Amino acid sequence: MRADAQRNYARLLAVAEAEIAVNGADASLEQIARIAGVGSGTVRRHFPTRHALLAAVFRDRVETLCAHARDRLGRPDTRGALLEWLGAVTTSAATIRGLAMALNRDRTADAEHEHCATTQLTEAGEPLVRQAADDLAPGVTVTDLLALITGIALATETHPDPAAEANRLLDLAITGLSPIRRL
Amino acid sequence: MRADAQRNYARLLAVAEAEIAVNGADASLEQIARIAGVGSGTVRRHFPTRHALLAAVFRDRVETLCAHARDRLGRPDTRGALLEWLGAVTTSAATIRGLAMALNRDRTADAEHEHCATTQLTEAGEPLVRQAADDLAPGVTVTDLLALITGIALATETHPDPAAEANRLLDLAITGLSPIRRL
DNA sequence: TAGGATACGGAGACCCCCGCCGTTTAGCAA
DNA sequence: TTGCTAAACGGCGGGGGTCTCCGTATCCTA
Repeated sequence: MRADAQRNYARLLAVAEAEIAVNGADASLEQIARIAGVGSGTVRRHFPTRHALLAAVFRDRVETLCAHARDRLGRPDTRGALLEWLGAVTTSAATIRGLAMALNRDRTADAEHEHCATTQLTEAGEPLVRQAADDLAPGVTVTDLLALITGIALATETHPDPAAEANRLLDLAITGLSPIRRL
Repeated sequence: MRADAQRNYARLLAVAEAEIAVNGADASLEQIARIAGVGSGTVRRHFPTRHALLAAVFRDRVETLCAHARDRLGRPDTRGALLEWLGAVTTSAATIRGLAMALNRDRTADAEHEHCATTQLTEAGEPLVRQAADDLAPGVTVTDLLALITGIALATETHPDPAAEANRLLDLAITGLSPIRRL
């Protein structure tokens, strides 16, 4: 990769992150190019699709979440480990503007890129779920949980305190609608 | 309202419904105008904002859901009544293209129009929840449940069978993550 | 039927996405 | 250092979309 290309890539990524934080997942690519001081063609060369840009912008975040999941593998409190991770994912999805929509969209994408965020999270979370399977309702999959979280994050996007609200709803879904019963 | 205005209003509503069913909540207004054979100005006159158009298109559906809720008031099986209604709302939100997004957006709208769909549903569902309160986890509100449903519907929009998937996730959230326990 | 109120239509300004291609420039090799 | 070539750049042009505005056509009433 040529030096100037690297520079532009980095600049674009930084600008895009800022712009997406402000305007959400459908921030204007043109605008990003303008702010970064490059032509619109350059944006499209580095990131052929909007999805590619989102993936790049959120890559670190997603990586962190995946690492978070791996760290919790092998713990004695398997259910607690899973719940902690779900909480972390929820907080990120609800807090980081555009992430939820990005996750939702790559569920949409027909031609799944192997390393799209959802796939990564699914792979990272699957062992956690398997490990906690005895303490979960039968038939629950990581995919289900991620879908639920994505949905919750989308629905709370405009709430004054998205993270709190999203986690509240997640708790509701985890606990279930019924009053708590003692075993 | 002048006769021609009424005609155009009706045509636009019909075309919009079809177009939204195909292209979702951000169908092109221009396109709708074209199909309906009117100028784009006419669309904007009848429906100043996209939100207004969505509200009009989904009005009947929402009305039906509200009626559905009212019908279930006073039943002995209060919990069952609530769950049935939640299922109905979920099915509609997941099936009718654009509805979920519309619901989500008017949660967003700062200046809540009194009769936006979410408000209506909230008012209609509130008595059902109150009525079933003894069988619910404390602190659960209609607003929470509608947010959850909206989110689920958004997240399952692209699934091959949205209604089934959405209801599955709703069941998951109602049951909770834990294995079923006997009292 | 004549006139005013009402609704219509589309032009204009602005923005965005996307593909393309002539031009510049980085980096290697002589 | 100086060429040279391939890679990267920038921005133009076409196609859409949204939103505003105003001259014009249409309805309805008196």
